Amino acid sequence: MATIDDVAKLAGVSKGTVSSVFSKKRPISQEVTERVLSVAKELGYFPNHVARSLAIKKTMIAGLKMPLSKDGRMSAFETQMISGVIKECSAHGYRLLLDTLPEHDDPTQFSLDPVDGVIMLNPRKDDPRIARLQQMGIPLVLVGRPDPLDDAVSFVDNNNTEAAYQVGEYLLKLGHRSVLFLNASSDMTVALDRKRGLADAYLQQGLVLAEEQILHYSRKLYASQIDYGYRSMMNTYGKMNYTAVITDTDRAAVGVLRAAREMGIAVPDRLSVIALSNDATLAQETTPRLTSVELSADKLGAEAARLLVEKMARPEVVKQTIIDAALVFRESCKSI
Amino acid sequence: MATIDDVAKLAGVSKGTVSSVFSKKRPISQEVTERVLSVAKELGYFPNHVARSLAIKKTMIAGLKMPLSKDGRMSAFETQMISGVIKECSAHGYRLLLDTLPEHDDPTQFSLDPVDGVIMLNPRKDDPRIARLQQMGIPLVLVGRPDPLDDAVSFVDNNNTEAAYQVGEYLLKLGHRSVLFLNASSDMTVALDRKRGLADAYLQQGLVLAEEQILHYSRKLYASQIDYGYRSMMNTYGKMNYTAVITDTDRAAVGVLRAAREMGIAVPDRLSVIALSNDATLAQETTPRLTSVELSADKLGAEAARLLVEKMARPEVVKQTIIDAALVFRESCKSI
DNA sequence: CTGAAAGCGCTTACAG
DNA sequence: CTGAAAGCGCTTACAG
Repeated sequence: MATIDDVAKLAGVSKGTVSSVFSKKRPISQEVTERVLSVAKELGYFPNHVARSLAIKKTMIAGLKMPLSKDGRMSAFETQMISGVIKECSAHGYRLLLDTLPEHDDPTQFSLDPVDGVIMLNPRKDDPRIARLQQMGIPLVLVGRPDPLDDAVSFVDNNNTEAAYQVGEYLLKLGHRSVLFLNASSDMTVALDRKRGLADAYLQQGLVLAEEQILHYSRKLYASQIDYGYRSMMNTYGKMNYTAVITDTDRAAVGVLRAAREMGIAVPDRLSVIALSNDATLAQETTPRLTSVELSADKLGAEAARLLVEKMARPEVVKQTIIDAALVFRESCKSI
Repeated sequence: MATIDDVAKLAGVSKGTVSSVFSKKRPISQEVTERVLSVAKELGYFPNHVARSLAIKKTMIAGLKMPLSKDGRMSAFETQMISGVIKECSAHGYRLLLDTLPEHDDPTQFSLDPVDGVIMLNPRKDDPRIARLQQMGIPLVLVGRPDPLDDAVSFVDNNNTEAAYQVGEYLLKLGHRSVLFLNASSDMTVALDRKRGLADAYLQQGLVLAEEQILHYSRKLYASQIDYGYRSMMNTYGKMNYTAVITDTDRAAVGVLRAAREMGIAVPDRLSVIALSNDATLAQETTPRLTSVELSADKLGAEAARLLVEKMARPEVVKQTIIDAALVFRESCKSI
């Protein structure tokens, strides 16, 4: 590859001049501009982004740290969150560095990445990466809240507890007392939040949530979310006692609906189904259409990116944003 | 941020030594290593990835060029392809730079990106970016074939024409003559390929495919793929004459199934439905389960990444890979 | 095992 | 409007 030196030499100018022709940071006469451009074209010269980044200490790249699960596949949540992040970054002229590489524990392997800021998905408890990024002085926004809470770090999160509370309150109002809750994987903080919210709704009515009717997703046990819903229904209906089922994703609800159809259980007449939704287009298109709480991952992603762009401009600001999710009433729930 | 110089000075060694402690490229005595590491920790030093990349001319980053549609959302295809690319890149220690920024036509804006290779989705006809990347000497793999074909460029593609041919052949064998084809958006080369394959199957039997029964997806007209399937059925059933419908995605098929249910049309007894599938988990979980051709976008992405990794090691090799998709028989088709 | 110095390809005050 | 030179933070022969 030709470098700025080659161009400067052949065009008979200094490299400062060539630099200015490309960056337009200072005016260059039309004659010289044309000469430089034509030499550049002849030589197949393109400015080297890495060299430029080193000189100006800016890459116009945002980093997204997102650990990949063991099987290497992305979940629907991750997928949609990325979609939201990209859309927003792109609108602000940033590109996105997707970093799914596992962390080493070798302190020698950390490096100051080629990014101007970082979005980090699902930080772990006492996540050491948070302190490290702050030490490096890299603007950071979390998706999901830090544990323990820390008002020096910006994040966006859903109101998971509140959303689950609303679901519980609604089902109780409809007269349901016994529910099957197909919760998220038990190692996720959202699973805890949701369980807590639901339990709170019960307590509010002086009732207590039956813990044994809460199931947890597991990648080992189920082939997919749909499978999780389908087989959980098949395995428990008739054995356990419930008049409503709450699912953690729309896809699990699709599985539940299918199982119900196959067993001849009318929804919502004999069974109510309600989803914590991450895919609004799917929830609207099942039969019957799903009553759900819409937690859109892409909104989380877009908002995180917005905060990050702001923080890259003004590193000192901290914002902690809770994205509200509210119940959307459709046709899959009924009072008993 | 502390630099390598700061560490070298405070530890009383040269920067070459500090460099070696972190890169492990030459042996450093245990004593010196410990001293350097402790000073680095004290100063909060982390090697600068950009500076390192400039020196070694390598970033360990793969680029993915993928134009974003007007509304900024990613399609299911894009989403899944990314998933495949990430999985494979990650397995080889590469990170992924997602580049959705639109192209300028200002020649001054092109730059030699901070990547070791590029995967480009859906190249346009006579795409100027291809020549430019080759000129820069950056390893390139296309997803979708170049137009015109060029045996100097590596790509992966589905056998779209063949897949559509198989669908046509199968439906004709079942006795269907008149079909509704919910094709992809008309500006995509896959839409042409698929139409051609289907038409070929008809010709093979001395029949001719009714062009007016081919519909095209449009982002303007439909809110989603499911909506596309649903409304197309609703608008045409009874008016047009067909005994089978072919959809371009699983989601469109979900919409078709829903419309059929609402209109009381039994599938597959009165209507056969077959999908060109990009989401196998969904196709298996509808009622009835969808007969489909499985074109998995994630396989395309993973294979593209595999080719790129190979090409970054040996830039001179060119591979053009067609990923076969074959019919999977489930329960949504029947002979008449 | 370690150091001094040149080099990677840009940008940017400073001077004219 | 343009040039000469120092600087961005690393790596890597070369020499010892």
